[in-house]
Amino acid sequence: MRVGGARRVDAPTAAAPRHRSRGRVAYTPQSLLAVAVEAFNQRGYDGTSMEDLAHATGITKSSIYHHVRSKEELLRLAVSRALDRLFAMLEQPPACTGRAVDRLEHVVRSSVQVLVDELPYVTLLLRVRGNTDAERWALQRRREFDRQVSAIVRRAVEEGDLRDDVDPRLTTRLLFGMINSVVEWYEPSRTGSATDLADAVMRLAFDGLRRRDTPGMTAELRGQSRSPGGRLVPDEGNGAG
Amino acid sequence: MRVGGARRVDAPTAAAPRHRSRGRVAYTPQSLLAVAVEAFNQRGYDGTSMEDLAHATGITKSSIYHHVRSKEELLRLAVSRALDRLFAMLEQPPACTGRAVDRLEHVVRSSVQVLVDELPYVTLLLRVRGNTDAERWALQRRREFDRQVSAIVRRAVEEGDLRDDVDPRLTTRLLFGMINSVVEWYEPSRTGSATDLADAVMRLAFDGLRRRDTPGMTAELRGQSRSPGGRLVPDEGNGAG
DNA sequence: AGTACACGACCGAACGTTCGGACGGGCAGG
DNA sequence: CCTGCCCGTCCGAACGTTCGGTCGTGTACT
Repeated sequence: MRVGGARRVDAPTAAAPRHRSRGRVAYTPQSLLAVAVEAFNQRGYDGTSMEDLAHATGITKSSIYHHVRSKEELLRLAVSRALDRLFAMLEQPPACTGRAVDRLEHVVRSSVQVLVDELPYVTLLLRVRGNTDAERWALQRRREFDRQVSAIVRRAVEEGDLRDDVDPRLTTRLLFGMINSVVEWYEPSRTGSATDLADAVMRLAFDGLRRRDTPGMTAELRGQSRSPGGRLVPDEGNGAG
Repeated sequence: MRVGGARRVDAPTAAAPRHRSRGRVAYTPQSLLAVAVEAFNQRGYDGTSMEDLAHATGITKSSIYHHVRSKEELLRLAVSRALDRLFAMLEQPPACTGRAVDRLEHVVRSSVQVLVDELPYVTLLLRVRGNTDAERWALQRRREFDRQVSAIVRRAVEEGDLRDDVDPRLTTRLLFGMINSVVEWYEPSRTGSATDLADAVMRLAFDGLRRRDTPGMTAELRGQSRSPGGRLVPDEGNGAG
């Protein structure tokens, strides 16, 4: 049971179109990957056949194998791209120097940014279940990422900036559960910018959604900088898929 | 590429074992479903073959078709179970009468409870992508659930109990992103009770994780009852899958 | 001529599903 | 008590289809 797919939606756009043949711009591994990941996210990796990819790309199954070694390689390339961005972010100075609570804020904001920048790739990463070698390797790296963030949260508690009545690991999981859920509904056209979204996440995660008796207090409560308030653009999108 | 599955783990336990034959307790649709959903969650629905289910149940492929009409029926039964519990919760008096902020608290706590009670079924529900009719129907009902919760959040903002600088829809999505992430790592044996977990979710969502200058203040800030604090049991589990 | 890209035909394996039949506990007639 | 049938349960062997992947060839550009 396949859901209909448009044939030859559009030619490879990104990543320096290489040679050309029969008037069509040739695929690069990257431009092919972009189409494939889109399909994987729509129907699921296992639910997407190479035939489906052929329809989505406008070339035949066999032609796809000219660019990539296997279906699994497409998956590996995709999750690598997401993971590389996430780990690169962890190694930036603001994420590993300074007060832990500030490092955490940077990690949260940057994670949202990466999620939005690399939406399809991160989406695919978050749905990996461990069926193949590539998937198990991705899961391992995700756990490593989780561990590093947990360490920052733990440190921020020790430094007295975060409340001490929550378990760091649990907090990290809930926090990133919130952040990661973005892939379920974010649409670049309808939703606000990544920065606005990151603001909303920070507000909810750090200050909670309960209204304080003295409005505006939370902003000056500590020296922390809050971006100038302002609600995000409301949208009438699909809430679940 | 299949991940190994134990053969005939245990006979049908729940739901009144029916007749017996060949010394084995016979499967009921429910007990079969339990095994199938477990497999679906491990390998994904599309990634699980009927052969896999045969191994997991200890009976043959063809025998499975004695109990259910098709593979998709197993999926439909599973997601229905989860959705029915969620909607039943929304219709309980505490979820539809009284102050909106209190209703929201009930919805959040009950959702965590349902998630934990029906963990495998909700897990499967949350991974549905819309490939089949059953999946599309599930997505529709999820959206309806989301809409109803959003309405409560909006109302709570209007009643002045929640801060008004966040979009209700966005907040609902982030909130349930946090709650739903529970299915990614919750393990009944290792993690605390559902109530403890719900407490942690409520604390994080309503009061945020930033430490206040006057500790304990948030508890008395409003008349809201907070359960006696206390951190959740830390655990060393898998962080991603 | 050489290279890059794409094609249609094809492969063995695995897929979900069907089918006729076999096993064996429960129950009616003796 | 025993006998014999019934039916719920399960099985092995196939069905037609689709899977991921291969192969030899054609063609356009350098």
